[in-house]
Amino acid sequence: MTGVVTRFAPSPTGFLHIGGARTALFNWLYARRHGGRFLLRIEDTDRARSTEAAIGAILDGLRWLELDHDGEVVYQSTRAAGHVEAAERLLAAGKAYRAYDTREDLEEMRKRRMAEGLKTRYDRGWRGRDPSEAPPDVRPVIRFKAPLEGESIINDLVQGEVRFDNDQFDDIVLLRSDGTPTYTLAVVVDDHDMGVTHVIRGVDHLTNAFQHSFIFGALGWDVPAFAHVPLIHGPDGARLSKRHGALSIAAYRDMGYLPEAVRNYLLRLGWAHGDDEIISTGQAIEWFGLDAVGRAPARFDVDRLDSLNAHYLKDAPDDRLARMVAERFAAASGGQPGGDALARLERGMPGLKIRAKTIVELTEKASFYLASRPLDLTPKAAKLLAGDGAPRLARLAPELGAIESWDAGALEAALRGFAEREGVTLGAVAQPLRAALTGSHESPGIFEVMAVLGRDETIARVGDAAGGS
RNA sequence: GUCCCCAUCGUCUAGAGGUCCAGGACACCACUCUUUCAAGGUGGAGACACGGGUUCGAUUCCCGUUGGGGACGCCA
Repeated sequence: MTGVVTRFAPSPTGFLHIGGARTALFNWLYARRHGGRFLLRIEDTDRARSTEAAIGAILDGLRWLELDHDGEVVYQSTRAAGHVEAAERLLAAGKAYRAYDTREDLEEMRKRRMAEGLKTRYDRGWRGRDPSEAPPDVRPVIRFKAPLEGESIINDLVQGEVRFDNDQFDDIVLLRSDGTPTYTLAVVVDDHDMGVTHVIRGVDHLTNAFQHSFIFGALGWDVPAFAHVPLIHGPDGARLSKRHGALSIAAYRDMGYLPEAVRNYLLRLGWAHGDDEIISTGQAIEWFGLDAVGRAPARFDVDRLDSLNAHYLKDAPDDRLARMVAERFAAASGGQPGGDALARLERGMPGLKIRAKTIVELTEKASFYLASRPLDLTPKAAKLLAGDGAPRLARLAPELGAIESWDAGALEAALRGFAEREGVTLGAVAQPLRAALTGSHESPGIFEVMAVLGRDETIARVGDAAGGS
């Protein structure tokens, strides 16, 4: 397939959340898969609810996820002239009409017809009435003449064949009484003008797709292919929304997730490729297809994201991780870690990163490498130094200065020898030492810690702990 | 209320009539490795919502029930 054009078209009424991110990802993947273009359009036709901050958050979120769009960002609000022109064309062709109902009339109609169980809400009163009957004090809207009978079919790339009886489509508003276009009109005109071939979005737009295709047809335009993907639900099965558990994509970044992990997680939510779980973005581009997208809504599962993130953390280069940790550490402590600290972090990263699920956790676990002496001890660490611990470290201290090469292998040999002479297990030496060096009872391998810390710092920290007894 | 969609382990899913007493992953539980905590390795428990059909044979096809979800704006 050539010439594929997809688009992500969020409305800037809030942050970019996980559901929107997945829609963006699917559109992006589909375009990349087919060597096509992925466009970004901001649907800000609701001037009252759109905000600059939301636009910024959406752009930032996409950038963080590394979902790059082709071409300039299109702002729907700048295209009103074309929308109005399309409405007028429909009016002139007799495919739309002016309706002079008041909001009160409509509200009453809605209630009455809802109560009667009728399908459409608007009674189409003005579809046949002569404009000369128009009340002088009501500014009209322009409504589209939806088909009255028969049925319509959409062959959705995800949902399959979907049929609707035409008698349930309202004559929707194209132009508001203030002359501004509605979403339905704007989407059709913009998708056409932008050459969009595949519309991939949430199922909540499924019924809109019918209205859209009527308008495409009335305007004499080709209808794009539709793919309506299921929504993401919260762990409780309820729809994820801004007021119900949905977090902005920035929140996931702040919680310490890697963009590649989030992408992999989102990809597997509703889409599968056999038993494959760890799927790189490159591989995803090769494999992604709409036919493998499921139709049932999926629940958001943090454990799974954590697990994927842990995997990508293990895969990530140490210098990248060290920079991320240093940044967070600096932000938390207000200071700026020096070059030495960054180098130490990087050397310690192999042992650190296999123990963390998120960058936040990684930062916590790395903190002992950056902490200044004397270290604060956790209660469990203090307990390790009580009793035999400290005196033993005092006996160990002089031997540390005599070790010839300060590397993990030599250190292990030295410590095992020391433990033997002390007549205790290695653990009886290693645990107090761990407490002295890390302030904690758990850490990366102790020989690695010593090697990363270096001889001087190690001896100093041991001295702090041994001297305290 | 009306219309539309969906339904496999707790969760994400594989499965396109016999290959399934249903596979993988996360989570969970053991064991193992071990200087701690992890990671790794091995093993375990755990699902085809229910009822009818169709068929020699249904997780897979059809219908219904139940249960979820979505849509019914001069919002997008």
